[in-house]
Amino acid sequence: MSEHLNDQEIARREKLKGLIEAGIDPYPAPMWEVNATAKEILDAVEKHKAAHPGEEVHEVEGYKDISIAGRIMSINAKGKVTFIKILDNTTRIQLFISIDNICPGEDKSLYNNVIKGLLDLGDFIGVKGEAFVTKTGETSIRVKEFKVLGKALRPMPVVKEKDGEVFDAFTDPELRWRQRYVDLVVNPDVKETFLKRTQMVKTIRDFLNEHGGVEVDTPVLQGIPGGAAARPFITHHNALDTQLYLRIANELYLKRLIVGGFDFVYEFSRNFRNEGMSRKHNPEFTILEFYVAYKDYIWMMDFTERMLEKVATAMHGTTELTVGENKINFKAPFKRITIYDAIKEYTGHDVSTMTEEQIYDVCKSLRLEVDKTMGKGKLIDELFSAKCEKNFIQPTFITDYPVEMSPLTKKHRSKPGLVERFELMVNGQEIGNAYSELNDPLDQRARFEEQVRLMERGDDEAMFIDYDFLRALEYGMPPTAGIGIGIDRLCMLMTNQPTIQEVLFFPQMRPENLTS
RNA sequence: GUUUCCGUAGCUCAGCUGGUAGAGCAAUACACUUUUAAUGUAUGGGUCUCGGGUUCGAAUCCCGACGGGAACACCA
Repeated sequence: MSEHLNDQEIARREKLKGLIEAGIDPYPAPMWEVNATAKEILDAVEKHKAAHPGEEVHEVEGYKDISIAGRIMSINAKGKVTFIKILDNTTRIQLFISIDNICPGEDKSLYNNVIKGLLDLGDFIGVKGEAFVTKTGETSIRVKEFKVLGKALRPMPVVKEKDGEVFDAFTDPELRWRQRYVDLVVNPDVKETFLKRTQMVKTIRDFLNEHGGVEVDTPVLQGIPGGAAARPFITHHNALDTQLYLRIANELYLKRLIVGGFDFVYEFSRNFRNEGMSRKHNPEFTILEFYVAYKDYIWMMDFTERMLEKVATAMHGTTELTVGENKINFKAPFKRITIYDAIKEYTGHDVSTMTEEQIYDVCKSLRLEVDKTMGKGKLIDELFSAKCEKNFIQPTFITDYPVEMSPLTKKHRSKPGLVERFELMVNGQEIGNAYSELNDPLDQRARFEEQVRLMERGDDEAMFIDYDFLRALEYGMPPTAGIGIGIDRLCMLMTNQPTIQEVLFFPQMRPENLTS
C-alpha cells in the first residue's frame, strides 16, 4: 500500500508523525466547544461597520472571545504572520495568526514548527480569538489559541477564486459524484443545493401536516411489486426462503391504510426501479405519495397547486423561477387541459373517438416507434409523450386519461372510456400523477385481469395482481384522491439543476474498483 | 441496451502529421509581521486507465477491456 502513496501523501504522513513527536494528538478525543459560526461573525462585523462608518474595527461586541472550528482551505504564510482560511459549517473565514500572539513567551516553536510546518490544507483545527478587520478590509479572527482537531492525509483539489472567476474548478462529474464529500467541501454551491432540497422537503412536510396529513412508513420489501408499471429489483429473504422485491411504489400500501381508517396519509417513498439510468433517472429515487379520503382529483388539483405555490415561495420568495432557459411561474391556479385536447392541439389528430387500430395508424404516420403489443392506452401515452409533453413548460394539469392506461383509477363521472386522472407537467416533464382512486373492488379486479392480458401479450411492464389489495378493497374503501410527486424531479426544478445526479448526494454509479 | 465523445502529476489542462512528457495550482526548502488566485528563488513529482497489435520507435495510429460524459430508448 505504502508504495502507492504520492509525494503529498507521504509528506502528510511525515507531518502526522511530527505532530505526535511535538506532543500534539492529531485526532484528539475531547469535544471542541464552538460558540460562533463564520457567517455569524462576518455578519456581525458588517453590521458593526454599518453602525460606525469610517471607524477602524478592532473588536466587535460579543465577538471578542470567539471559539470556532473548521477545515483549512488555504494557508498564506508570510514570515512571522500567517493567514489561514477555514471553512466551517456556514462559510469561509480568515484567521490571522502572528508569532507574537500565538507564542507570547520565549518558545516560538508552536508557530515556527507547528503552524508553519505541520498544518496542511484539509486539516481540521479549532481556534479561539477575537474578530477584527485587517488593513485590506477582510474580517478575520486574531488567533490566540489553536488546536489540531483532525489531520488530513490526502490532498484536496485547490479551487481558487478572484472577482467571481473560478480557477482550477473541481468539475469532473465522475470524481464529484463518487467523492461527493470532496465536492461538498470545495464547491459551496453544491452544499447550497442540498440544503435547498432539505428546505423543500420540510416545506412540503409542514404543508401536509398543517392540513391533517399523517406521515407513515410502509414496506420497502414487498412480495408483489405493485402500484406502478416498472421492472423491479429482486432480492431474497433467507429465513423465509422467499423472493421479495424492492418496492417500485407504495401506492397500494397507502390505500390499505385508507381502508384501515386513516383519512390522510403520506410517505416520502424511496422507490427502486430496475431500468436504464440517465440524467433524469436514478435506480432509486423518491416519490411523495399522499391519499386523502372523501376527496376527488379535482380537489387534488387545487390542493397540489397550492402546495407547489407555497414551496416555490418558501424557497425563492416568489412564484417565478428560472429553470434553464425558461421562466416558470408556480402561481396557482395552473392551466388544465384534457389529454385528448392536448394531442389534438399538438398533432391535429382527434383520437378521442378512434379505435386502437386507427390510433396505431396515427402513431405510424407520425413515425413513432410503436408495435402491436401496445394497447390503446399505451399508444396514446406514446403519442402524448412524443408530441405533447415537451410543450408544457408552465405548470399544467393534463386530465382525463383513457381507462386502458390507468388500472388503479376510478372511471370518469361523465366521460365514458376515461378515468379521473391528471398528470402535472412542468418544464416539459412529468412531475406528478394523481387520480380519484378506484375503490370499486370488482372493477379493480377486472382491471388487474386486463393487465394480465397485456402481460401475456408481451407488455413486460404490466402490473401484477395483488390479491391482498383486492381483499382490502372488498372490506370497503372511501372515495379517495391520491397523488405521487417526483421529489427529485421537483427538486431539479426548484434548484435549477439540469440533472438528477445534482440533487442526489450519491447518485448510482458502477462500483469503483478500489483495493487500497 | 444502442450511438458518440473522453481517460496525461493530488486538481485543472496542454502535448501537431508517431521520435520516449509539459504548464498553472498543490507539494518540498528558504525569505518575508496585514496577505487576497500573496510574492520571489530553488527542488521533487508520471506504469500517459489497462491489455494486445502495427512500427526501428506509440501518450499519439488500430483492436479489445475497464471507467465516465452526452444523446437516444424506457420510465418518474
